[in-house]
Amino acid sequence: MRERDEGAPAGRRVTAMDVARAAGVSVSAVSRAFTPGASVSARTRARVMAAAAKLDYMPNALARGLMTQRSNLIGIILTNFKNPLYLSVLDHFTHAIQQRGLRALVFNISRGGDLTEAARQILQYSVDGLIVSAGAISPLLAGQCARRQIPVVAFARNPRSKDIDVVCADNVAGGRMAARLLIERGYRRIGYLGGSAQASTSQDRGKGLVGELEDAGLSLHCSVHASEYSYEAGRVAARALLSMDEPPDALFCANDVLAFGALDVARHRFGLSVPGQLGIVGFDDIGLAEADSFSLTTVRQPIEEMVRETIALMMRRMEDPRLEPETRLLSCSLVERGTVRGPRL
Amino acid sequence: MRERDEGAPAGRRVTAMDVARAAGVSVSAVSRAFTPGASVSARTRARVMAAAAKLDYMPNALARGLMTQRSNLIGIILTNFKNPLYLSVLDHFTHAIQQRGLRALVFNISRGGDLTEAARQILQYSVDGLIVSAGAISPLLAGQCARRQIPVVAFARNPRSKDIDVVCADNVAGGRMAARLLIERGYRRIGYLGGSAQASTSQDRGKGLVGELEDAGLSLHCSVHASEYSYEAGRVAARALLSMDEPPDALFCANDVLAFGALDVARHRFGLSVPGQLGIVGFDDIGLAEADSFSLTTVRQPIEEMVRETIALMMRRMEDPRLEPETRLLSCSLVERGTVRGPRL
DNA sequence: ACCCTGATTGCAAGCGTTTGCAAAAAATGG
DNA sequence: CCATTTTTTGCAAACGCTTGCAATCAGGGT
Repeated sequence: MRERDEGAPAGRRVTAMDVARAAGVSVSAVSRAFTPGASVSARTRARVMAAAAKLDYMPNALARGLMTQRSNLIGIILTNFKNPLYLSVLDHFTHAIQQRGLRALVFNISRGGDLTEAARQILQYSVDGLIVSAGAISPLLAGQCARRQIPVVAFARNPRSKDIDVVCADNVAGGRMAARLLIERGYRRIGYLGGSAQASTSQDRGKGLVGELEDAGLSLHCSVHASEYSYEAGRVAARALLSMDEPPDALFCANDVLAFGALDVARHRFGLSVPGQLGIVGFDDIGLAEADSFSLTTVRQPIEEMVRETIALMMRRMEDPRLEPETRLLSCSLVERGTVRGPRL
Repeated sequence: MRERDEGAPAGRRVTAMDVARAAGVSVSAVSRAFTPGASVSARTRARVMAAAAKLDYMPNALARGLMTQRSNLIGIILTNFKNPLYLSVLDHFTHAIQQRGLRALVFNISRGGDLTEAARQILQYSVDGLIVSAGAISPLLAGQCARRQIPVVAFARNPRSKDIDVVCADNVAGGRMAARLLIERGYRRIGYLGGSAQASTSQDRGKGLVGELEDAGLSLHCSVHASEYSYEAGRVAARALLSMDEPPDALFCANDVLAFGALDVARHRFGLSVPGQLGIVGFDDIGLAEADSFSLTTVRQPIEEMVRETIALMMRRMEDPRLEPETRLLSCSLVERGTVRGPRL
């Protein structure tokens, strides 16, 4: 009985050494054959590759990572698994990451996991970078990453920290755009349907709204914070606002899903005509915002661009870890559809 | 100038050896302190933990994985980044995986990546398991995993292979449920708005529909395959069906997003009343199906249960790799809302 | 044919852990 | 208090790869 044969016996895992033996070269040669710019002749590389193929060998990324100090892993920490926007965020991130020969290690802290703990878990895999789209990044966490020279970038959340890279939509400006549109179209009793009170995104969007209203000599008519970023939460929040004594004639919602809830409650429960009696503006521009049923006028976050910037920032810092942290606010754009009335002609 | 001090100099990464030195023990002790059931006294463990905390040490998962042959990584390969259902799938998977002290390595092949190639990439990280929710799993791939003793399970896709574990909704039965409901409620010209023709899910749902129709002495009135699982594709497909000479009076759609498209086209472009003139049944029961605007009657996939089964199957096979592959079809349930008319009283 | 240069190669020392084994220490029993 | 059993401990050998270094080789010029 032989110890190991070519072919496919369910045996010991095949290592560079097996390939080396089969190809009649050293392990170093095998390693070099699998390393793009390495010093190895075409002939041996071919030999090695042939042997590798026959044995169904592939380099062990763990061992390689251990040795090179580069795991080729990028950690992604996410909270928001309710907002469809984040499916597309993940789509773009994983795609961009793979394009660069990296892999995505994703961590979910939506069920009340602790961010710092999550980061610890992920750091154990010595990721080459960390993308965090979740509440505040503690200085502790930032420190841990800095010490290990691991680039972290806060995505679509603005920790307002000068110690960290952040890529985020310009939510304040976005809020202003929404306000300007509503004012321009003749709405006067404008309310804010925000997300959770601590979320920087919700705060900033509201801030922008209020700022622009005040610039126009108006003031915020009413506001409420939804318990979470979900359709249902949007409904209950909107119901509260619309049953006030003097209800708003327009609502700016902190995100599209909330807006859907508000829209449905307004139309189907309060019998209001939208945009006639109530104007609604959302935020994000998720896919379904353009569905006829909603046809939601909304502020679009440039997700793809944000992802691109995030990766770029990360790569840049991987090259030179002592760069000054940067905050990049990308501009949103207004997508007009059917929930805000047209300009008076 | 000292080589390394406690505190937080941005220096060499801190290893078990540093902790050992600081705690006055051997590296083995450190390792054992961090390994749950290991043979180590409470006193030394405490010492080690204290030193570790002071130095901000955490074990290197790569090295550990290399040594133990268990990376604690689970690979997830996904195609469908357009269907919101998959955000919740990811939510549940990442959560379940983390619960068990594992991490999720996710790979996106929606942009036309090759599954077998993706798997190769992921296998390099010597994942402890692989979840594949994408087209057909080639025997080649299955073989590679089997040889390496890596459990693979096909999720929400039925490769109809006896060589692999699969967890899937019972799509045929689901199709039948939809058909039965429509027939019962008096619809007679029932059409199928399928997804891509190769997808096992779309095939099976259609098969169920047709089967039940034939059992009732009816036949499929018409059918079409949408180009992809998206709202827009649903619209164009529905438009085609509804502009036939004798249009269907009910549509079973291969998934909710397609159904949304169909619903909107029917109501807003064809001016049809739903469910009066046209009945619509979707599949999945994604969050927004319950929105007032859609209030979609649909066949619910038991996602949470499916995820649970998938993980269970995987763990089981990790214990005993020579188990017979199993195919688990989980039953769907009908969620009646407003797009199919009520029973005649 | 000979020396010099630059491209390939193999050796061996790591990377940061875990773990079998045997020695040391602590606990137990008489 | 000693012999015996049970815990704890450290040593050193892996795990599968990369890489600096020195040795080897091929080629070019004279």
